[in-house]
Amino acid sequence: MQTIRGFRDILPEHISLWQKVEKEAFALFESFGFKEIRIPVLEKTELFARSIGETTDIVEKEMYTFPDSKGNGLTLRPEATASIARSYIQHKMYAADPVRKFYMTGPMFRRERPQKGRYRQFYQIDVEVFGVESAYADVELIFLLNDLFKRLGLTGLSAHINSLGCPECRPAFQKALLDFLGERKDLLCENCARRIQKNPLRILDCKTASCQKALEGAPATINHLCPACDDHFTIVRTTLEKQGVEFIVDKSLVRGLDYYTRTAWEIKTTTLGAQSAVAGGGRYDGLVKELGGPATPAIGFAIGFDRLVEVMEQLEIESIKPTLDLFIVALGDQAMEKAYQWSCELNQQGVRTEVDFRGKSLKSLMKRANKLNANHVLIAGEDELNKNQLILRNMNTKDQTFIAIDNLVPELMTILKK
RNA sequence: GUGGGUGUAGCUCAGCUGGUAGAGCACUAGGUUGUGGUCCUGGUGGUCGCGGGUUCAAGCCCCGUCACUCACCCCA
Repeated sequence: MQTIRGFRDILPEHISLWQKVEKEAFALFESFGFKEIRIPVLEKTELFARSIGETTDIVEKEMYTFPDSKGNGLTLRPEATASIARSYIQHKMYAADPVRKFYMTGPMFRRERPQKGRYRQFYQIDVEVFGVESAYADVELIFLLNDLFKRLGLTGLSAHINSLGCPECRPAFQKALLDFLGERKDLLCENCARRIQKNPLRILDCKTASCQKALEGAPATINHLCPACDDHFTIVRTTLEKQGVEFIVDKSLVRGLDYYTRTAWEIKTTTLGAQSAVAGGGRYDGLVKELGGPATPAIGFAIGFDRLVEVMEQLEIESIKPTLDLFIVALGDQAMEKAYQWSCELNQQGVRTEVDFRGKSLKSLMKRANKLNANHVLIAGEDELNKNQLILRNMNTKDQTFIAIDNLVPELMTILKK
């Protein structure tokens, strides 16, 4: 038996970086006033089809979609934003307070061909803000993300930002783009020839050489923004500059989901081969209304948790190694019973303690204590029990002292707790 | 979805033109009849991814399949 393709186990020896990221991220989000939200893994297919866009790759061919026993179309979530927007609307959160700031983490599912940094079940850390149109909300999120990566010690990252405009300015831009591409149609790749009908913006994102060539001198969204979008993007850029957050304005950054408006950005890494995006976000001012809620501006980002951890592993960013305060070596049945009780008592007091119940030799138990990274070992053998004096060995200094059994736990507490 | 590479012990890998499997690490026991991280000695452990075929004989050749991996695509 084995996991199905693109799915994997994350084993205990690899989990500490995940925990480090969660701890650091959640503390930062909380301090900026974000609240955790937990949402289902399974939703009606319709939710994603409507929000992400019928013609996107995700919806067209990557979703795990199946009917349940009553024939309802269900889908394992390929991303979180749609569900969070659904939740915002369903619970009428806008009524009590339209401004809501969320964070969450959890698995997402997309049926793509797996490779490094790309799994069919993968994890995202999501942050979303509803109800704020101001460009400072955009900057705050970019800053937050940047700061988190800095705290985690990441290097080799670059932030790419762009503005996609809004329903006001987009039609004019699309026309300009189509006019420009008119004479160059034959240069486009097969994919882009199709996109020109469905979603011409996406052509900007194409990496094939011929399309790149066709796009030389092509109009950029940022040169066709309406005054409101232009002001918005200007505030984003100038504020980031003032804060010293480095970024690149990337005219070809389009992003694959239909709901994005105005600011879009991606954080790219150089250490992960082709899977270069470790985080991506954008504004989606039309989504809440599209899903049946009141017109509500919103913006958010998602971090690729798996990719983030892989980058950290490549950069050899260490997390704290787990250590053990005390390992009790118990030789013989009598000692074992006592050791078990002491261990429970010490753990209740917050002293990390382990006992090995297999009845091994002293030597092998010392080896185990070493492997478990124990700072101290308490040796309880027949001699010690008879004399009512146990040996406490400091594994770092090799110093050994005797401790009376009568007052064992309190005595150990004072020595080990400091 | 398309194309390339890989798949031998828990891990990293060796295995000559086909002749019925090997190392290092890890694990384990002992050297020290009660003291770890170094050292020495022994031991456990392999359906050679899986299924089929060719052959007297297949880890090695052929076909299929599964998984991993890299690129395209797309994205986190």
